Amino acid sequence: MTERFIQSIVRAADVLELFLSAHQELSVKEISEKLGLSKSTVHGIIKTLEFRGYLQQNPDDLKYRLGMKLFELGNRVSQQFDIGKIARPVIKELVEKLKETVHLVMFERGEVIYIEKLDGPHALRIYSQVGKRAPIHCTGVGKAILAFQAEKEQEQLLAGEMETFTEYTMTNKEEIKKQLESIRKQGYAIDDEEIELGLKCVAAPIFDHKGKVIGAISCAAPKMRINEQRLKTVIKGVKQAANQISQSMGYKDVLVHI
Amino acid sequence: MTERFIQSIVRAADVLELFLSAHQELSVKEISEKLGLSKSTVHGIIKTLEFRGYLQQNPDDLKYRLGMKLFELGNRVSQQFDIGKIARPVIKELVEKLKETVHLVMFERGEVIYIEKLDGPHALRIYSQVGKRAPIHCTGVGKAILAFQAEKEQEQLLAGEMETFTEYTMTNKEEIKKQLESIRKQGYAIDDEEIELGLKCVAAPIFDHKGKVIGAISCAAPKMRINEQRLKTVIKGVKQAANQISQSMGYKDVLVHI
DNA sequence: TTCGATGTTCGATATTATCGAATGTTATTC
DNA sequence: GAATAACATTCGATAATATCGAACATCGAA
Repeated sequence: MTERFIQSIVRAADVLELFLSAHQELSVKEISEKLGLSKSTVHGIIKTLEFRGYLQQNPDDLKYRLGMKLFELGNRVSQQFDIGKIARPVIKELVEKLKETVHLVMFERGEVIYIEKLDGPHALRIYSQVGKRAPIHCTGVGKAILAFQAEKEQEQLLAGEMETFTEYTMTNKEEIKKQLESIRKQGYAIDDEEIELGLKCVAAPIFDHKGKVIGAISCAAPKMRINEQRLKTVIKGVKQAANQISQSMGYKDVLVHI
Repeated sequence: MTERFIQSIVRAADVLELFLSAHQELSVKEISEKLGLSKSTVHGIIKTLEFRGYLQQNPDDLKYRLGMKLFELGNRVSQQFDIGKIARPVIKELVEKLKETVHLVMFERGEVIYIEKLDGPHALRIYSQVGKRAPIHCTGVGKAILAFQAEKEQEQLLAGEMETFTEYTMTNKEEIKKQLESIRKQGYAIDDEEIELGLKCVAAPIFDHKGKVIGAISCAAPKMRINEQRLKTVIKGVKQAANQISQSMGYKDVLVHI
């Protein structure tokens, strides 16, 4: 037998995570349908989660939504990565310099997750949300991270099906691996409309004290605002900022990555 | 039989919440001792939680810490209360006016929970943390909220044992209820060293569109900085800001509260 | 190398989560 | 305002499953 996970905990997680996609409020019926479980089973799970503050019921329509306990726990997690604290001032400076939105992401379970963001002054902005995830094969930050993973992990991460978002999304494994090589040489990655038309990003990796890639920062802007001329400035700024963060994290060598 | 909660979910919650108090990393053994469960039981729970991203194991010492999924869910919860969004600019203005730290809290399960805070410019600051909880009987925000609860809820909330923090902490139910009455009349609450010596707070309640108290804001400062003279300014500022937030939440009547 | 301490797996067992049916509850329709 | 409908919630029997203790694995320290 493989691993023996505890069914009801897995199901409780299923319930909670339903709320991550789209709907803010869900009824017992909706949940039981989506999960293919009986109403009474779902009811038991929900009432337990509510009892502990992981869900809360809206007394008006009897529907449920995520509870405060998750907010509490989530904040505790934030405290765990000092990377946020370290990066914040650097990001702020970079935004002021480039006048564009800057993101900080961490690598987690084959995806990137947005930890911090600071919008630039332009009205035309990238929509993004702290706490959200994004794929690794078609984002600047994802590729910046991927490029500095060990060969074995790279293989693994590129093994599954890759989703296509735009006509520019690369899904060919070999093609991507080739690009990763130049990213590794140059120290930055570019996403040119690979996840969303009109969106261009410049990203650079962040290393921890052991020299492991743990995240990345990126400057994201409408393609038209990152022209030939500005590109150099942006690349330089992003790389410098990323290096500064790595250094603060205790990273010693700026050259040897793997 | 009372309610039939699902044991393993309750236990999973127990595990997660151990991480809220003090320790960032816990071993299987520590958890099993703290919860009085067998190592193997705890192991099963932990592995399930890890599988789903609610815990993650440190490969160096095999200990566990809270996982990214909680960060994700926590952020989703943040999006749920627009009160944060609405209150932020009002709070910012108030901090600039009073030059003191301002907190926004919500009422949740018999306690207040810090949703938002903005520090004033002084070096001598109140230590506080978004996501933390505080008791209701000895904080400005707590009393401001309590005062506008229905009689029945008040009774319930004051029923249990009340913890003593300083020599000024009130734990006598009748005494507190008397104070609540004047808070209700005046529209603001004061905490004068009731939870921590040297700390003084002025708080005012926030109501939702139905006229229900849902939270409060407070100005917190070292007692010496809120003297007789400044007190009036602070009270006025806090009340105004709270009213403004309530109004934005759709609250109509500034007079009738219950 | 041995020992000790802790993490992990395994199998038998009794506990417990599960389902379907029955019962409440609330809103809606005529 | 009764009747219906659409849920949420409770209940009880049953089979599934979480639990525990013991055995095993792994890692560091002596």
